[in-house]
Amino acid sequence: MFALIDANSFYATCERIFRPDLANRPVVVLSNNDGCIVARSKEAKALGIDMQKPYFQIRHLIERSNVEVFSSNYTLYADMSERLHSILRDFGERIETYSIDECFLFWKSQSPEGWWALAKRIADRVQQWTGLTVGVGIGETKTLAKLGNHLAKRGKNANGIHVIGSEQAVTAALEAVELGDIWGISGGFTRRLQRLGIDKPIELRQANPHYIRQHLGVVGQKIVYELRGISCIELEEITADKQNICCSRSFGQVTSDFNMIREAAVTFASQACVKLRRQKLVAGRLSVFIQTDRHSDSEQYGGWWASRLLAPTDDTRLIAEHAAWSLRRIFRPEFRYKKAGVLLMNLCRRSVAQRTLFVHRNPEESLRLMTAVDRINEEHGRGTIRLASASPVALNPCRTWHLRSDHRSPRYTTRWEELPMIAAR
DNA sequence: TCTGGGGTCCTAGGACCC
DNA sequence: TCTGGGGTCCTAGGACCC
Repeated sequence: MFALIDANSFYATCERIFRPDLANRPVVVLSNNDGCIVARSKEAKALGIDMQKPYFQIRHLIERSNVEVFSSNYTLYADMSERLHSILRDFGERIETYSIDECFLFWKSQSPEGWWALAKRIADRVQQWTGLTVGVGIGETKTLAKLGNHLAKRGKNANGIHVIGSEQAVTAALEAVELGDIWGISGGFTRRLQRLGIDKPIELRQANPHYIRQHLGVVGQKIVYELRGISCIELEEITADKQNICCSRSFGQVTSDFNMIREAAVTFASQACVKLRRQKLVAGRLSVFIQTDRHSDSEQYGGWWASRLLAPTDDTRLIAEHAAWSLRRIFRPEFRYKKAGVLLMNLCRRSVAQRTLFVHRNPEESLRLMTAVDRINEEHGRGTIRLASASPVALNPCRTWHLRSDHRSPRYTTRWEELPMIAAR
């Protein structure tokens, strides 16, 4: 049996746990750059605030309804996520960390106390130990567990737990949802299925898997089997090494200034390298991209340059230099840019990376230097030591490209100086 | 004025190999 | 004159996920 457990309004709840004064008040969390709504408390949903809505478009509604707004605080969410996952590890025989707020658990045999009772025990413990509320869906395949979770939160009489434990329960569950509610089916697949005359989830389960494969590929075929209770999507207990690492941002305002964009590219490359080293990987290939404002009426341009690095590396200096060089290939001064990014590809473990005869740089020395830089930045804050060509964020008064983050809460659980204070009377 | 960021998997086609 | 069969690697694009 599989369970899919995820936190309700995860980011919004994380914020509220440390602000009990906001209980029962509408809370929203914004994406990077304070762009879109990415999380809403129950009360905010009830006000009709949609997911993914640009913040500026619903600002009037937010102000009128006294909604509390937060910028993303990923440091806090990552730490709360670790607490959630560590609790869940006590319950499953096998466990897969699926996303920042979701886990699959797996049991080979029946639960002695019954699935519903077990689910309740999990939800209660998470609530008591972290303050997070979770939804628990249980079923014979990952897709059915996901479906159960959907019903646990959004079904009729939803109470946070939904067990799909029998043939009849599968049928009832499928009858209660739409095609698009099924894991792996989004707009494109829904339209293709409808063209085949399949409008309802129950019809999809009954469809011929080979026929579905012809039209939706092997991905679609697996969904059919999964809905029939035949498990095709394996539990992934070991988190695989990343294949790509990307760092990209939209700018606070558009710019045509090459030096400014190069600063951004070098900074993104540096940040991507920090992620790379944290995972003990090296990159063999690098892409840089720049983009004009997609929402503007002016002429659009998107530049993209991908090339091999001379040898796989995690050295910020080499990668940043290569990024700046790549940027020069695609930069065109007549456009005003809104976004840039750096993508590291062909990643492999540092320990098994192929070396080269032709680059005369001592990798051990490079590693020592980078490790020292990373440690200093960890202790004293990001950017304490950086390349001279990277952006001196503190000295960037025009805020052309660095992140907007006007409503960020304290990093309550990871910084001594930001610990929550309780005033004594 | 303001519209996010970071991933994975699959497929098809081209270039090449023996 | 005839022109198979079995592969790999790479890239781009499309679909999906959170």
